[in-house]
Amino acid sequence: MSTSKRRERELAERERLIVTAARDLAEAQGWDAVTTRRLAEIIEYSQPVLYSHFKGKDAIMAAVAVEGCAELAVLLRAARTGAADGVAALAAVAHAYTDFAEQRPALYEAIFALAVGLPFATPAAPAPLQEAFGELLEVVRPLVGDDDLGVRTEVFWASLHGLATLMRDGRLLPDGREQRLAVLLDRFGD
Amino acid sequence: MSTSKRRERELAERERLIVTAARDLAEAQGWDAVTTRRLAEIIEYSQPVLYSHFKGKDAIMAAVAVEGCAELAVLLRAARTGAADGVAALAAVAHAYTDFAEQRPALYEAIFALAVGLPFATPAAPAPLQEAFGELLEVVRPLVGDDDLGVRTEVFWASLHGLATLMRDGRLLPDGREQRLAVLLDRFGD
DNA sequence: CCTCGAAATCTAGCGGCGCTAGGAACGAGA
DNA sequence: TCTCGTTCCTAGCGCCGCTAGATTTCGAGG
Repeated sequence: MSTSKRRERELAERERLIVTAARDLAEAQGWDAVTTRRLAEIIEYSQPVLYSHFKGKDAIMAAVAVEGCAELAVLLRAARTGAADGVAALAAVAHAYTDFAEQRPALYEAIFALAVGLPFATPAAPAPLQEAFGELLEVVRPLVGDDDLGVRTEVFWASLHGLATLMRDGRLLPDGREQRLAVLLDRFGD
Repeated sequence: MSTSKRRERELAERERLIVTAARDLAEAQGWDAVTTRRLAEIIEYSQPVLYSHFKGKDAIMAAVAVEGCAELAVLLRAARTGAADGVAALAAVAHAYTDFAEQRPALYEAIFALAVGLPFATPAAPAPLQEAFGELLEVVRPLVGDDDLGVRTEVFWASLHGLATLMRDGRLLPDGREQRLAVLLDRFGD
């Protein structure tokens, strides 16, 4: 009776262990270093155990992505609500977004580059993804009104995403970070 | 004497064959389907022959990327020089860029997502990359002057890149393409 | 307390990957 | 014709994601 409860708890615990291990390993050595064999070794179980929790490696990465997205949403919300006015909020959110991408590159990659299977721009998208996008919507709304809101937010997001990825891959000059953000905010500041 | 010339020609031919095979296979079935074994089969040589032409699979992908970038540069130049004025040129280049990303997704991916080893924002970058970026510079220059030119161009490019990649991965609403470009051009149109 | 059956877990292995060592086949020059 | 360097292939290494089938574990019923 209560033993099954305990087992349930243990299973959930182990599942968290898997996700955390994948995330830590990815942050430390990149996603290429995240293999099912290494994950199995870290959690001290054999490889097939992973497959009783997740359908495959992609599902593990998706779980990391969703978890990371929830954290991103929190950061964005804090940036937005802590700002004095609409323009300041936009700047704060932009900085928070690019900081996140820079400081947790593997996490960012999991969310927005890998994990292509995740449903995104649909109602079926996991809640954390919708929350993160919702933060962007809310920071753009005061500057735009409700008419072009969706489109304007998508473009603003795309610009941030482009800056983050090109920067990460060394495609942009290493020193222009602040200037680029300033230009972007100037463009989208009303 | 002349036999060595012939061999040289044959080698160059085979190298082109490899790059073309990789490119075609990637466009047809995605980069995951491009394996050294399959490439060897297509060119009708054994696997190790590939390694006498390229240091590894990454180098083959980089060759595809450079080739694709040259084509992108041509398209961008045509778009830019065929436009009536500066704003029209910006619009034409933006459309050409996103069209390229949409119609040749594997090629675009090779240039801007994979092939991380390619030097980019340095003088050591391959000529085609500099040409493509140069086209962006030239289309932004008339609207900005020479002061913020570099930064403005990087941000414009990042926005296009963000739109292209988020769109490709299904992260944006499928129908808003034109509207998004219109918003972006409105933002960067002066 | 013992047995039994189901659930949990492991061992072993499949096919495929990028890449490379070592030997066979070939062709040019003596 | 023989030699020797180049070219190319066969075979295989260590790794990958994933899975089938044997084995162990452990609570439930007698």
